[in-house]
Order: sequence, then structure tokens, then C-alpha cells
Amino acid sequence: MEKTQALAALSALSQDTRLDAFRLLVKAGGEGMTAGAICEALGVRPNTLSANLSILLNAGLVSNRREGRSIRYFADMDRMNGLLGFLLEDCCGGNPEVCRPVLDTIARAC
Amino acid sequence: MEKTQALAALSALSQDTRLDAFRLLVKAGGEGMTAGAICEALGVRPNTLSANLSILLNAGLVSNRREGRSIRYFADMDRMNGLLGFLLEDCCGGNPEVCRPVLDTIARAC
DNA sequence: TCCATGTTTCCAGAGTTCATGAAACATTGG
DNA sequence: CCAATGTTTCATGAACTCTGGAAACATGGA
Repeated sequence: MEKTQALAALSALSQDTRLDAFRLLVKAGGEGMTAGAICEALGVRPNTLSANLSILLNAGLVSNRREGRSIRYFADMDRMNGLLGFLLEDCCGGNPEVCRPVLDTIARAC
Repeated sequence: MEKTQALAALSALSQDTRLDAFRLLVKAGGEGMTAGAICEALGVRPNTLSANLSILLNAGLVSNRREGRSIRYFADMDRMNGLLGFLLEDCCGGNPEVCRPVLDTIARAC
């Protein structure tokens, strides 16, 4: 991943509503959620959510698909993957024990 | 990790100079780097860097220690650990294959 | 065709963030 | 002590971000 993409992803995630929405979609997994369902879950107005989803979309962190009148959103785990790889690139200064716990945490989450 | 901390960390990382500085410190590992060395490596003015380091410090992503006239900074991998755990909490909607590549990427980085 | 529903776009104003120059502070050596 | 070095603090203006109301757009059903 390039720095520009990483910055876009990080700055997209560094806002309350967008972080909530993204994590909701991560939890939803392959099923995703419609914009309306996200609105309701988070208690955000449609126009505000729409603006925020489009920022996540632009950052490549989510994708979407029209489904009748609704639009369904999905977390893009590939992009997440790329972001984490970028952040931890060449980490630990050749001392793998330092960041072993990071691996364990993530293994536990999945 | 709580959402407030995660937001602070993400917003700290979502800025060019700070992302560079943090990644530099991740690469430096346990040795860390002095503020001056970071300045030189990134080509940033001391006051600008100082402001940005203090934001990383506040977010808990780096720590520091005075060393004579210099101040040495270190990436805090524990906080990074917490952040990744928070982002991937309950991920994949019960479908572990989806985020397996994320784990592989990180394992390769370390 | 017309209306209801779900979502996005546009606009404007309040608030936040950023880099910069100048000044202050802390530590070391003469 | 005093000067030099390394770093931080402060104040400022320009640029950016966020939210909310109003309006537009897309789809499906009567």
C-alpha cells in the first residue's frame, strides 16, 4: 500500500461516525448492511451518514452494491489488510518478540 | 481499548508528518530515535516536529526519554496492539477465512 | 404515471488543524 | 556563570472538516 492510500484510510477512520460505521461493517462480515440499517444502528441522519460513507468509500475501506431501493455496504478487508501491513512494515527493528503480542491479539479477534 | 483512545490514535496517524515519524520509530524498534534525528530524516522543522510528536505522545503511540540535551522517542507497540485489536473486534461475521490474509500480512512484517 | 421510500448532493457556517516565526526552556561544556 | 545546542511553547492566519436543512435523484409499487 502507498502512503497516500494509508493516509486516506487512517483519516477516514479517525472520525467518530465513520469509525463506528466501519466497525459495524467489519462485524457484519460478508452480509454487509444497508445505509438505512447503519443509520438506525448509529442514530445518525441519512445525509450525514451518506457523506461519511462516501469518505470511507473513497478511502477504499468499504464497497457498496445497490439492492432495490437500498444500498448495501461492506467492509473491505483487503484494504484493511494493506493498511496494517503498511503500518507494521519492517517493524520491531529486527526484534520480533516486541510485536509478537500484536499478532496474538489479532489472531484472537478472528 | 476504548473508542476515545482509538480515535486519538487514528487521528494522530492520519497526518503525513506524524505517519512518517511513527513508521520511522516502528522501524527503529527498541533503539528509538532522538527528535533531532527524526527532524533530519524527515526534513521537517524542529517546532513542527515537536508539535506533531506531542500529538503522537498524547495519543499514547510513542513514549520519550531525555538523554542529555536530546530527547529520544520510541514507538509504543502495546498501544498499536490495542488499536489493531479494537479495529478487528469480532471481525469477519463468524467467517474466519475472510480476514486470514490480514494475519498473514502481519506475520510476514514481523 | 404518480407517489412513497431510500439515498445522495449541495450549500453555508461553526469549529478544528496545520505550518510558521519568534521566544522560551533545559542541558552541557568552557 | 555564560554561550551553544537541542527541543518545546505560543500566537497567528490559511486551509480543511463536520453537520444540518433543503433539494435532487433512483427505484419500486399502485
